[in-house]
Amino acid sequence: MKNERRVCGRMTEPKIKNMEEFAAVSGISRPTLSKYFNDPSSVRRSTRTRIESALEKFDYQPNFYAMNQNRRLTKNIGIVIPYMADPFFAEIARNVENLVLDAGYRPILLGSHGDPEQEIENLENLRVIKPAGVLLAPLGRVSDPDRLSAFCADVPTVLFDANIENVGEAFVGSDNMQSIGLMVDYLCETGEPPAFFEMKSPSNPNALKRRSAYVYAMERLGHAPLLLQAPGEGWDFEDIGFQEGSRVISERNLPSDTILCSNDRLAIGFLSAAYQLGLRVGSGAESALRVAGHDDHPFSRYTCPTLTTIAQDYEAIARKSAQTLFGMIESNARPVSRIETVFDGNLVRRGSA
Amino acid sequence: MKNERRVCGRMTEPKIKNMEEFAAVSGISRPTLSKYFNDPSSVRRSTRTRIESALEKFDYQPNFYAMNQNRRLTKNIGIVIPYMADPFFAEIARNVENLVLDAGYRPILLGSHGDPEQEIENLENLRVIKPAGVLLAPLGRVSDPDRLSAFCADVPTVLFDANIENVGEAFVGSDNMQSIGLMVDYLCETGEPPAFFEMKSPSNPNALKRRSAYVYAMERLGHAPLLLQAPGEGWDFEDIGFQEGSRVISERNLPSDTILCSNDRLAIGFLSAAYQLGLRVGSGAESALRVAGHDDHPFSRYTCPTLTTIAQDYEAIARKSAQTLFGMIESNARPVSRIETVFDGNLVRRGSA
DNA sequence: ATCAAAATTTAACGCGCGTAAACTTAATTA
DNA sequence: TAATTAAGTTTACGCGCGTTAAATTTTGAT
Repeated sequence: MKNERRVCGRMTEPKIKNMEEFAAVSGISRPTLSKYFNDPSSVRRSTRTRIESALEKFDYQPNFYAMNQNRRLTKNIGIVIPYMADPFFAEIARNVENLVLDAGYRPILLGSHGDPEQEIENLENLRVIKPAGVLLAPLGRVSDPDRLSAFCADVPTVLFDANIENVGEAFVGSDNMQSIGLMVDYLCETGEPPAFFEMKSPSNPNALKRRSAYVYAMERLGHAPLLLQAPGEGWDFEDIGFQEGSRVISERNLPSDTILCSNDRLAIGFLSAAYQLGLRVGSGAESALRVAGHDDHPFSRYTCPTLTTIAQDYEAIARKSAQTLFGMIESNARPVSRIETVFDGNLVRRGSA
Repeated sequence: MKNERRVCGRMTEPKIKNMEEFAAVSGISRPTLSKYFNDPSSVRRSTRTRIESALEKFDYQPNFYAMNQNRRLTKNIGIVIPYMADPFFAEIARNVENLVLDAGYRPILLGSHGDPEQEIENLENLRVIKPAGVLLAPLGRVSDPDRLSAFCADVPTVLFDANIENVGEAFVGSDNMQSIGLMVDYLCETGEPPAFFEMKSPSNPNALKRRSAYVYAMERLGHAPLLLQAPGEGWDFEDIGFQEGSRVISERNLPSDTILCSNDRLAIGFLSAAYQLGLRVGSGAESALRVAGHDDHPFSRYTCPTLTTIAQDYEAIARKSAQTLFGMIESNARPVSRIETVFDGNLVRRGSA
């Protein structure tokens, strides 16, 4: 059976092949139609109505490829996130995607699977489709800053979530100093000062910021910082948290009865370890350990116990990143200096601390 | 500051504008180059070498839009999954994506966010870019079968994960009858026969298959099936599992001390409820309840206790779906009849049952 | 060396739309 | 109502590549 694609559409109103034909049947000239498809608001209201009613009658849509071939700038916007299988990034990507769509652009979502080469490849793939701009949540420390910079020199790019010095025209993220400070304050007010549980060599720049923020907050309150650093590389944070958690708990090597994890995924692994070793976690008197996280990961409300954490303002970050990019695109100008915007996090009190 | 994109590339070897110019500098005629870029193996080995060494010297890549404009079929393959923020789908999508890439196609990943309209919109967006084929994991019961069919009539499509009767040229998924049978056997051998915990009106067709499989397996073993059906719609499975779990546990309404959940995400919510209500879950004698899931969700190894479940063969499903689609594309033929392939699941024994 | 098959080159056309210039029509303002 | 401006039409060209047909070269087997 040959692959004869059935032509869909009624015989009475045959499918319109190209803009020329649509111009004929709609009674609008092709250049005007071209303007309309490029930006519907650029034509007079009355002609817009005429076009749109013709559109309803004749179902035609311009050829995507021919359309973009000769345009200086397409309406495509690339969205690159470090890890698609991490619900945190999936969620923030969804927010960004919707904003891009609402602004009349076409989002193209790519995940880097934790691999810096994949990240570069994603950007190179984007280059091919000549995007109007890119929203990039970089891998971080492992990213190739030179190649990232080279890309950003060619395509207007806004970084979000993780910052890399001097890469991109702007950065939007969370204020780790504020959020970690908030959490340390809370933990100190309600119990023993926390130790900080993190990866020894974290790939995410936020992790480093959170470490300093923790140290700063502890010293501000007159406590000695206690760092608990797990070995391990990569993006399998739960496993790293689990392994190191198991070790320190079974060796009775906990520097404090309160553990502040650098992120929720580490905390999820840590909590799992505590459970398996029979260590009761929670804020109550009957518990031996308190655990807190950071990010308000979608799963943090189902851990045992539920995880006290910091909720990042997904929505604000997504909105600000997108708006910054749209501004650059529409004004066809780059900011004079690199703009960094950070939003406050909110404390989410749950069972674990 | 005007948006003057810096031209990257050395002055000594100026950037090649188009295939014509590349033909000039490489000493290969344009039609041959065109053939090469369409399929590198379609030119003689010696000329291929010449082209590729020229490519290293001159960095040129054909204009994506001009390239696809006049091709009957692009090298794009759409991948549509129901929910990007579900790590299960993110993982399977990653597998599929890599296979598509390795086969020399260009994957375009779209998530439907659990919304049937978004699903249709994704397909319509794909239509615009004239994909060679589509790999579709449909939402299921809520999907619009007519519009899905209409799309599949125009574009070669392979369904995976969730089956919809007569939609697409083929289906690849898991054998729920086998996997649920396996789990029921295991649970009955090691303890009390399980009750089946599911959503009252699940949107996923696998859920219905699993229900029947459970009933069949129980009757085969001479037990009366026990269905525990949670109200609720949508994709917030953990919450649904948690709510109903909380209810039946606190009302002491458990029909059995063994609960087989229709999927891991329900189980995750259920386990969280059990923990919060102080009900000890596990296979040991000291536990009051056993819980099992299905899918081997990435988080199922960090639940408390760790979740006994069925691992679907991600990799086999991805490979078979992709190969089936590639076969159709390359032979330019559709299968005479719709092919359905299912793979066995494997029991993953962990702490919860 | 001979010759047919296979691969490449040359030349030329078309795809569907962006875009620019010159002109005409419609809407706005005085 | 005339003058002005904004919007639309006509005409025409170009983009970069797919594709075809005929002419030519290369290849590999005889």
